[in-house]
Amino acid sequence: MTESPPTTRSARTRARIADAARALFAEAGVTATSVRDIAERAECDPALVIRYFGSKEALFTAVVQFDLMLPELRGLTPGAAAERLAGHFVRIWETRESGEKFQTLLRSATSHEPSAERLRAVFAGQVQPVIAAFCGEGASAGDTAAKVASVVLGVALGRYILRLPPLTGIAPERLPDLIATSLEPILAAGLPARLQPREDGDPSP
Amino acid sequence: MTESPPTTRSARTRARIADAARALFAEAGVTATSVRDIAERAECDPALVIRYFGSKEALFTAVVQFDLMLPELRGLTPGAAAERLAGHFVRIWETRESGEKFQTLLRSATSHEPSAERLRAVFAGQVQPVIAAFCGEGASAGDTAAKVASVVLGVALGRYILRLPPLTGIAPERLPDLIATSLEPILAAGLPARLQPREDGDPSP
DNA sequence: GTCTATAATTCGATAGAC
DNA sequence: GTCTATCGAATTATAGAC
Repeated sequence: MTESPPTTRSARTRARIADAARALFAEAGVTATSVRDIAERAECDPALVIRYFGSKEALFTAVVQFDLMLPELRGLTPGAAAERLAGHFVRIWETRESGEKFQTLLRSATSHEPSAERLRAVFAGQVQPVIAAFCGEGASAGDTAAKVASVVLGVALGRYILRLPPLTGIAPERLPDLIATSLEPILAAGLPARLQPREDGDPSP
Repeated sequence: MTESPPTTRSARTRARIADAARALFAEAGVTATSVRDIAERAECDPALVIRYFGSKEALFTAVVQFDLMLPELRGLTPGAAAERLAGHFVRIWETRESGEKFQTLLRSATSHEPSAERLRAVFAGQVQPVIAAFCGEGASAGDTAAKVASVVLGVALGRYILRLPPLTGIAPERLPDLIATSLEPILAAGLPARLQPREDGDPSP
């Protein structure tokens, strides 16, 4: 999409359509965005959107493929793990392309089943395993994943989609720390009782 | 809406329309629900929906008026306050009428500005003050409200709207406790330093 | 008080000219 | 490779018969 600038004219038009779709889906959701809107923003004819991608649904699928690339948390202290998780998610949200993809899924998932399914797949395939690895044989990996997911979803929804004042009022630099303080007790409770290490490990790489 | 059974036929039809609209809005969102869908569920003619409520938007407005009736938290320990908050929200979600209203707002707010505005008003007018009263002169009432809001929003979104497995897997009886353990450290951190009481206060009324 | 019929838009998608 | 023209289905809302 925003890769090496294409040479042929059709490839450039195709890339403009994908960029326009990703931005509009993020701003207004999939169902509220029409093919005509996308074409207008991409400065092309509406028929080309269908010609290049087949359908609006196929365009959606092509535009929300992404990988969270979460860091490994196994063996970290709760404090260090919380910091890494929080910093990683904030980076995803505040980076244009990945942020738009995340917003698209979150904004559309409430009344667009493919978005909801995609979001479930991302959590099951990319978040759950990292949490389970951190918890080790702690029996409560499921509960811990549930709590982590709700914090992450809640912050993203409140700040970027609903724009709730208490959440929009936080400066971007303070955001990772604020999320980390919510996550840390959750992660600490997820560890098996025998290895609750000292408070706060080494935060540096 | 679900109040004393109306006498006149028109009043009964009107009540059926409101009930049908509330349920469908909660299941599919405002924009994805058509006036025809509502009429079909209410077993009446689509024209009556407009005749009785003026427009779909006016019907939406009439159907999502509600009061969280949050308990007073001032002076409670973080543990007790977390329990009350968690229990109260779960009760709202698991009660049919209030649950449908909350789901309607949450499901629609991502691409229906009146829903988002209504949700912002509920948090600013009903949640914020209760948290501020609990925090007292703690300078971080804003941060605490932000964290509480994200946990509450995240759980509701993940469990009732997105249906994320780790959250849907939790038995209803365990839900209040799970939320309370997420909220308690957040509330504890929101108190002014001088009065951080003993861990866990008296949970009974 | 309820329903038929329809106006006025808007949507995704297609056919075919250039 | 791009655009014009349009189809067919869906939407909210209205006018008026019964």
